Amino acid sequence: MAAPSAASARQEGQPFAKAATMRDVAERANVSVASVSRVLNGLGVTSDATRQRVLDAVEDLRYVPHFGARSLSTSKNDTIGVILPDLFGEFFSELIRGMDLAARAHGKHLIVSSSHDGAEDTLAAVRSMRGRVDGMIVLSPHLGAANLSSEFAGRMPVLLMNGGAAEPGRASIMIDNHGGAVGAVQHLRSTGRRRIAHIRGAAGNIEADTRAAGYTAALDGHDPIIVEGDFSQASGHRAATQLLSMTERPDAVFAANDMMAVGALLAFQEAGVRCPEDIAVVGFDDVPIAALMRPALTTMRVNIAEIGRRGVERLIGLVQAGATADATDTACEIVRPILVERQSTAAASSARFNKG
Amino acid sequence: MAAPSAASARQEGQPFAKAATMRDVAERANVSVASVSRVLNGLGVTSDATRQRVLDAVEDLRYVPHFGARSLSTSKNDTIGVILPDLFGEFFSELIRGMDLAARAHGKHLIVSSSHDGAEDTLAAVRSMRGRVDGMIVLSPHLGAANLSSEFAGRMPVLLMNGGAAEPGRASIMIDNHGGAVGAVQHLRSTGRRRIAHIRGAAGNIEADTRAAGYTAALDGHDPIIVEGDFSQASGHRAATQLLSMTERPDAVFAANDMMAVGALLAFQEAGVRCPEDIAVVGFDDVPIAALMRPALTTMRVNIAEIGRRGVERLIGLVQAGATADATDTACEIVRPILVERQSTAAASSARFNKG
DNA sequence: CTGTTAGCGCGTTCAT
DNA sequence: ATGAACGCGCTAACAG
Repeated sequence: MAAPSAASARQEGQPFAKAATMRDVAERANVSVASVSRVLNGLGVTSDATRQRVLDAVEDLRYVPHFGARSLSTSKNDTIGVILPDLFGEFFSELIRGMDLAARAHGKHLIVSSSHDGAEDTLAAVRSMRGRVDGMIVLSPHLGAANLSSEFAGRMPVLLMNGGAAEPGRASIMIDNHGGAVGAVQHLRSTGRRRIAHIRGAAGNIEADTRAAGYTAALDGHDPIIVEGDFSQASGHRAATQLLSMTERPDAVFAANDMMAVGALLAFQEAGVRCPEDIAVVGFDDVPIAALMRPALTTMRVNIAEIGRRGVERLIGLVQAGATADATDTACEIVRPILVERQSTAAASSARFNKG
Repeated sequence: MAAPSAASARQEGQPFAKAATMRDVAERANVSVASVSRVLNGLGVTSDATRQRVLDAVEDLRYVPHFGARSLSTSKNDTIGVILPDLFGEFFSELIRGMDLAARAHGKHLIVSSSHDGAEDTLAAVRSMRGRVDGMIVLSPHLGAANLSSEFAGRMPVLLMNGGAAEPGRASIMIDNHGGAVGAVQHLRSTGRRRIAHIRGAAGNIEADTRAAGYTAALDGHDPIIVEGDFSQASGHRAATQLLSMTERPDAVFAANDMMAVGALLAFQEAGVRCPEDIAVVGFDDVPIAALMRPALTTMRVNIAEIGRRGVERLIGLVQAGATADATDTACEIVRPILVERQSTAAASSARFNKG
């Protein structure tokens, strides 16, 4: 009181006035900060008179609690961090959408960090989240689970979705990449395709490796035909062009994800190669675009948004368990992709029929 | 001091050990927290011996600075907040991708809050960011600029991208929705279409309203034919079905965004109505999917990722200016969509030619 | 019912 | 070159 009220003495040279603090509110309402805190958080008891004075002061000063300070004091952030390798394509969009929905449903915030090139870059991102999040979901095809565990060493709840081998005892959601790839190839073979090529994902990416391995395994002795890609549409286009230049052209392609399959589809179209008549294509993920392509893309569906939702909910469970020193969720959930048959792999006869 | 070292007395029942703090590091290295701070931030001077001891301790304890605490003490967060209405479709994915790239390039973090139904919901999101971000980018087609200014009242740098009328003196990036709509309709008319319908965006959405107004204005006396949509693909499908059931069918449709145009395209396909021969379609945004559709979608292109990038960079400029009480960037940048002609609006003759 | 006070983890003068 | 002490804004005992 003796000192000029901080809140009123401002608005001068500074372009941005410092926001009112709890103390400003307390002074204006002639109460202590504790009372302000009680009123704002609805804890404890307060007389109606005090409550009203506080509320008025809050209104006048346009007071908004300082989230960071509150976190520091309660050591809770109500925020979960997500580490992604990239943000390209529809896969991650869908994933984040699912996560965001789940997070909001539980009143949590989401902070995502993406575009991580390699393992060290990812690790840096993980570290930068300390003190801002209560737990994190890590998707890192670069990072082995071993690196991650040593990094966290039980510091904070973590849910792994990095496609690598599940580490027992660490909560995770994994896509059955091997099984999915096998399913794709088997579908192709069952519809009469014989020379089945594979456009693989980026080298060094665990998911890419696993899908490639699945492809090879399902070939059942036939020679593998593998061309490199990096999960981008453009790389799928390039790879498909390579395929076309081969002396013995494949009659089917399994692309390690939908975006590459889309690129391949376009390349075939440009080259005048008909799909599915001349060459069949199957993708992986079932991103929204897959159903919109012409021919519509057969793919191994992973319910992306749903996985995001599950991930967030399990992580929230872990956070709460951690707070109460409860039993911990260490399950490794495995999601099996399911085949969605569309036109891009239709047998020659039915393809002709559907073409109209 | 008298109390047992916090760092060593842990690792017991708790599932998650409390992370090491700066004090733990200081004790282990037999120095003061001040020295630890100096070493870690590279400020001031430190003897090599001390520096090494600190570094070792950091390594041993796996110490990671607490971001929140640092923010509180420096009142900087190195984070910018983004308020979005929704996360559906490719528009926001692209936008976030552009923002994320720019943010990372400047060493800033991004925290996005989405799925806001109405004005009050958005306001709540805005408030919840205090103390976590140094500035924010607000996309809110619900919120009038007036509400926002009074909410912020010069508290923190804000960049508006909410499609409403630009408020002089407040930094903003606006899409020329009216001009874009006019361009779309004029293109349709110049290719010989006469009964041009409009699938509009959600009622109450400023961008939707402005585009609808532009559509009507460009009609130049002809009767407007407007059906409701909500920017979703499904709503575009429904709207298109409505259009088909009219006694006097339109021969062209301007959809307020690409996703609705895609829905319309599918509806036409299902109904056996040919595009562009029977009916032309033009969208808005030029999301990646637009070029992949068959027929490929003509649209008013907005360089989405680029806008995101610009927004982040201007906001960062504002944040730095605010810190130094410098002049403020108050420009209202207007982005004019440009027509991208594709097959969905090809004239009947060339359409036949391209069909092959 | 209300006010005082001690941290939360860190940056930062100011002495030493 | 280094350490002690204070403050950032808020919550949570503990007194009164």
